[in-house]
Amino acid sequence: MNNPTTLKQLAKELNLSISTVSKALKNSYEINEKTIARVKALAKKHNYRPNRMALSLKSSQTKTIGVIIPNILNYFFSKVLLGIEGEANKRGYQIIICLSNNKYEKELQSLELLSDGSVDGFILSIARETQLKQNSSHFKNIINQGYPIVMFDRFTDKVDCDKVIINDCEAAFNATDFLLKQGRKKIAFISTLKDLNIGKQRTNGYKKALKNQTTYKNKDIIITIDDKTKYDELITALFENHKDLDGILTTNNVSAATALKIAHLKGYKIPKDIAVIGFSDDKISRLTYPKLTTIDQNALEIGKKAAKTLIDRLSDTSKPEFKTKVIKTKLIERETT
Amino acid sequence: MNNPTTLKQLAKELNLSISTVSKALKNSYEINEKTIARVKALAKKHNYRPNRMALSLKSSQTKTIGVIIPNILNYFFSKVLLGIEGEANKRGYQIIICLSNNKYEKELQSLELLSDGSVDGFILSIARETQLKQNSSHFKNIINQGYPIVMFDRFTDKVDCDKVIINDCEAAFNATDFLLKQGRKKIAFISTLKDLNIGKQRTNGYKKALKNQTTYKNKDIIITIDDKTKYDELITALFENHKDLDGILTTNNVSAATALKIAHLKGYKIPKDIAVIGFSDDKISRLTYPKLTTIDQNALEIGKKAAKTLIDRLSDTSKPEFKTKVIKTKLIERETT
DNA sequence: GTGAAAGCGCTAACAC
DNA sequence: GTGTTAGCGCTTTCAC
Repeated sequence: MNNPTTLKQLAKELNLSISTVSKALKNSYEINEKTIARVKALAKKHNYRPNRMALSLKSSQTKTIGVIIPNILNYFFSKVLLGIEGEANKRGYQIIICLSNNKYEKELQSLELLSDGSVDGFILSIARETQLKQNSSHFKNIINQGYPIVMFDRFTDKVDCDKVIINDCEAAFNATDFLLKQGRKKIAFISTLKDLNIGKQRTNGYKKALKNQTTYKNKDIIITIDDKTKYDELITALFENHKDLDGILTTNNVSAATALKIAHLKGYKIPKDIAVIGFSDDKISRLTYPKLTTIDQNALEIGKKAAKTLIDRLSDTSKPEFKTKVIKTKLIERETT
Repeated sequence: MNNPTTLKQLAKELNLSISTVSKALKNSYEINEKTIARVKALAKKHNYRPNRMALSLKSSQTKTIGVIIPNILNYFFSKVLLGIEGEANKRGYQIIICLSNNKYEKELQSLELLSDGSVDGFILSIARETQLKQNSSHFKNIINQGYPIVMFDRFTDKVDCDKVIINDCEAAFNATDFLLKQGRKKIAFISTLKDLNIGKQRTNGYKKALKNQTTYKNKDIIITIDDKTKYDELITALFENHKDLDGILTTNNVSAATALKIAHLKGYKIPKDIAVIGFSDDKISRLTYPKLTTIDQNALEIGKKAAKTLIDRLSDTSKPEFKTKVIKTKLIERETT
């Protein structure tokens, strides 16, 4: 149970001054080759590592990114995290995670917790509750304190910062359009993200695609699900109310899989009688029968880009303009279309 | 873009010394009430927060836990993380995440990265590759450097540290026994964790339950799957080779769901003709048709307990004996049994 | 070629 | 009741 080795200890053991040891470890031209060798040998022997806190204090940069995500049990966010972690590590940054659990209070706390010099900046996706309440002053405060923020996926226009998003409207438009081009005549939209901007965008995309197709006869059919325990019930009702449904687009794969299940129960052939498209390229899409066609948000890329954007901003003192980067989505055709 | 306020600035503005300000903020009895009030007012106005790095340097504790997990896209690990985060936050700790991605190299790097004074201790689950290679010296090194480790789920007996685990053998035993008590006559075991200790334990549990039931006629039927792309193929083969299969226990829900799918295709009625039990209480179990019976590892509890154990150890200077805490698992009966 | 000293922001023992 | 000082571990300027 050793305490970590310090420069002081090395210096003492070598009969050198602390500063000489410090310089030697950095191959300073000022220091004698032999001394450098001696110092390095001992440092290695003692497994010397410069103390991160001392370094941070001195340099006033922590090389750490605060990441605040709404829900760690969501595959999309986990995958973004994977992207962030990879890119951050590559560039010498660590990540501290806080979970807002979709609560405003927790988001605020996390922000405050980490803005005590723990991190150099933030990557975050806004909590559901925060979006509902339309709060954004806590983000502005943090930015004013000198912490840059990069928002991904769930963002707000009220805050001036870098953003990494997908074009949710376009993604939903394209998916709907895909169904229309297949000749589907009655397409429903299942929304589980009513409160969120991205939910609204996706709804818009769906509507736009229907309007855009002049030969499409039916009206919008949109159901929204808030309560996780009601998937079966509400989707069953959808099928009962619209016997001639032949296409469904959803905002997540749980509802898509549920729709699939209910379609089976009701004897539909898939994709002949009805087509289903989910959202997010997660494990579920490969498990359903038939395998679910989904919109891939490219979560990994979102994560990487977010990390890259933040680190670039932290490194670039010239403070460039804030940018919004739109990551390309992709319709992955499997077997339900 | 303000730099964060420091004691120095407050002191200057108030015409007081730094230490007076510091004491005032701590309600020191030494300091005049009025001074305290003045100091606090200004601190509040400037949104003063003590710098975390300075505090850490001074106190040589970071109030931060390093968490290293093998795979963030795995629901079980995400849920453990949720448990850790909750408990850690409650006790005033932050968590830094590193992902080993099941690689030894990355695990080693993460450990080294964080053992520079970034964290006070570690919570981790061993990477698959590390378990294969049976490496453990890197863990011992870290512990020798004074960083306590709490291992969860995938642990090794070679390292003396606190552990939070489930009884994988017992869990598999109970699940198999449950199938036997239902009168199932030919039960297969699908293992996706061959390399891991926990995989072996579960296999043992399955075998033990069969042996234990003296009336059981058939031999073990165990298939192992390493390659994610081969689920369909290998499980189909299982069904072909054993037409009279009437029970399946798996080590994850992807294979259970796949088994379900194939059973359907082959015209089995579930659970009448065949019963299936998965492992892990994730989203998949609720999505299959019929809903999948699974073993719940109680991931949240594992996470909480791991955090609690580590923080207790960090707080308790008397260095109590290392403990292994076994978290109870639970068979969640849904519709496939 | 090496070392002393200041300072990053903070705390706490010790003056006054 | 307030201030001075030393020190946490490190870097860096400046002196020798």
